[in-house]
Amino acid sequence: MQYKKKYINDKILEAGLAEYLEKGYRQGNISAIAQNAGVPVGNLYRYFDGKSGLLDALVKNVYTEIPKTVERLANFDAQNGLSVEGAFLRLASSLADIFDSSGKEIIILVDKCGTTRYEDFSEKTIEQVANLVYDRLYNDEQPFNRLMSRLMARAFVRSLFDILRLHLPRAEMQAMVLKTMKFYFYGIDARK
Amino acid sequence: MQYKKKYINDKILEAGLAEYLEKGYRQGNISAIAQNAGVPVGNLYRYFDGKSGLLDALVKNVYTEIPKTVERLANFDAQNGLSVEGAFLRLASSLADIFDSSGKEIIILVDKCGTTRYEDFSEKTIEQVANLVYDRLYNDEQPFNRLMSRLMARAFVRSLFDILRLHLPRAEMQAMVLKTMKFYFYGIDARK
Amino acid sequence: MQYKKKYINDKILEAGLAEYLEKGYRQGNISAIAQNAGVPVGNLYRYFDGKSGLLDALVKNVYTEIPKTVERLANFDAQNGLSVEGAFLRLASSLADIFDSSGKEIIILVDKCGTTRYEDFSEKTIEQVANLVYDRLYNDEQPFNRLMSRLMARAFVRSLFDILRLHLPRAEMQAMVLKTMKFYFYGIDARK
Amino acid sequence: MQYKKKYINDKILEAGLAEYLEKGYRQGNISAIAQNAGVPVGNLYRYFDGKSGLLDALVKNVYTEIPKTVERLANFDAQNGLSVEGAFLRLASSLADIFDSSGKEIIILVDKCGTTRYEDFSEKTIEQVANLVYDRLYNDEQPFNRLMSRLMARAFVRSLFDILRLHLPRAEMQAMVLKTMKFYFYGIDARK
DNA sequence: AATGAATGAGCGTTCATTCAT
DNA sequence: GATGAATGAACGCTCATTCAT
Repeated sequence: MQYKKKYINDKILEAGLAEYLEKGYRQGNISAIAQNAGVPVGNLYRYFDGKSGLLDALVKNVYTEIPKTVERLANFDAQNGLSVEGAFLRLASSLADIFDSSGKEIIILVDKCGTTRYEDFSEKTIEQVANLVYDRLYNDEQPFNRLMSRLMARAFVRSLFDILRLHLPRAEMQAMVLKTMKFYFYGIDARK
Repeated sequence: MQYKKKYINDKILEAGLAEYLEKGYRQGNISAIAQNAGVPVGNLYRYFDGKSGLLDALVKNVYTEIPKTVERLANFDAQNGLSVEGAFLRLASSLADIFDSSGKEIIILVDKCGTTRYEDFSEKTIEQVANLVYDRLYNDEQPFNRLMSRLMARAFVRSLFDILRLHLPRAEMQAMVLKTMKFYFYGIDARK
Repeated sequence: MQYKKKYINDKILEAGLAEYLEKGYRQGNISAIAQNAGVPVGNLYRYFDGKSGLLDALVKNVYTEIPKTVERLANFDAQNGLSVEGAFLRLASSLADIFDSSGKEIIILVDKCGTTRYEDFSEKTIEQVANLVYDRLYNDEQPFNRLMSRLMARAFVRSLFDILRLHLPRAEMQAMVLKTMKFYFYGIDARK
Repeated sequence: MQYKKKYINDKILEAGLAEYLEKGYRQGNISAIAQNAGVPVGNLYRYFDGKSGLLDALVKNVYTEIPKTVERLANFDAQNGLSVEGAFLRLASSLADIFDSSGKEIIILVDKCGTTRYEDFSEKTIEQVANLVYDRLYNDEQPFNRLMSRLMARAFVRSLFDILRLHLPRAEMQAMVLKTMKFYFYGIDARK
């Protein structure tokens, strides 16, 4: 582990990202990844712990950080007395940042980790957002609202992933995120 | 004389459904399916045309029927002067029927047919619903509304598939479908 | 074995002959034979002892009879003081008879029994003819002539099999056989 | 560093040659070849492109070179004013060379490539030789002579393959080839 | 006796991982 | 440390033969 070279590490990660994005984790081919990275297979195993280890390296951080980030964003809005408008704007910007830097990893998590330990990512995220929605909008112990929150959260989160899959430039992505948030949460009281 | 036995046919279909649901088509194992069906591999090939033939048998009908059904439901509502309320109720009931009878097949189509000829199912369905939404709500040639229709359709259809994945009893499923429709399409004018 | 029906027996033989001719013994497919014979596989096994038993039934008789016939033809010519011309004519006629009645079986023996117990048919026949040629033309214990006899026999017999593969009508076949015999054995003394 | 090893390549080729010679291409068993070569199956696939790729490696070169060689030999004799005797001697020597170096490959081509892309080898060779014979001996547009040329070529070429199957040492092989040529083509005018 | 479904060993091939160089 | 050859279990599928009906 002593003499690992960053540029080799990075080339493998890059090739792995591309392969898992294109083929999915299970259909992804380790030899192809090594080939595309310009690295012999054996060496790939020195840098990463095989097929699943490479997936971990690509995705683990995002998998653990996203929930924390969501939590942080939520708390920030709560603590600073931003207007709804302002809060939405800030949120959209933050999400666009995350999507811009980790979009591909998120897509892998959402769409390509079929039977891995990461397959619960979507559900966990939806659950987390559902709880946030419930706490902010209802917070009243009525089971019906709990359900509504979950429904909204699910659709909202899915829509965000859909935006991600469009591979838009950051500015357009942010605009669509904003539009989506408004679509889901504006005039929510009237629709409750 | 000896004939192909319906109960063997059904056991294979059942085992195939379970396998493809759990592992997906690509990761699904034909020997495991045969084993779980209590049938030797060779005999499975007498009943179905291999791995892909078994997928066809499970899913083809749903794949071709769903679009027709969607079309029929849309036309029915259009022709009969039902109130919006009534139309939604009827729609929710019909969808619940379909989900009840073909829910697992639809999940396979949506989530587990990654690299098969069926992989376009979600997108095609979303596109179809998007067109229906656009025709009903806007029909005005404005590109922005076209985009909105697609956005709504995508989120709406995805939400329906999400409901499907919850494995609820029919009544609850219908209630959630109704709620979802209302969430997406009630007061749409105010949100346009 | 009691109630075996001749017409079923014959249909299987016919289909087997066609299959082995077209695909060869090893590539021949028992189910296809049964299918083409209009007989269920199971029943085929009642009439014949499987794949190799059917081959036996098709070919065994020819395999054992050809050497005897060759011997008989040779002896006949020797005993009756026929002119060479007359002997050749008679021989050509007899060969044409055999080819006409058992041509397909002989082709199977020669070309399609690759790794079976019949694979020595060509060699045995050539050896037999070589001995006859030697006895008639040389009979002098000179190894060189032994070799020449074998060479001539080999080429001659092969040519006969070639004629067989042309699927000609009897008359033309007989003409070609005659031509071939003359080509190989006329003026043999001058070429010795 | 680790490279593909010539001795493994050769062991596989050797084992493949033996297997295809003994069993034929279709009945040849890739696992058996790997076993006999002392190589795991997977590694065989690193050296050759599967069952058919191994056949190609064994046989392709001979398949394409033989016609060129035949052409070359024919032209050489034509250009140099060799006596018939001299030309035959040279030809026999050349054929013995080819048989010595590629005899087994030729036998595979002739006898063991039943349903492969190489199955036309015998016929093509016979046709080529038939044309040469016709051009040299007759060249008169008479259909009968065309037929005779083909008959002679077929028998002659087959005889050569027969010699090949005897697995003789080079010297004896050359002697037999010479003898065969004389048998077929000496005093041809008297037999026309 | 007739039928065709049932059986399972065997095939060619792939590929994540290990290991010799 | 770097390299890519070596490894072999596992896959989807075939088909001669057996067996239940």
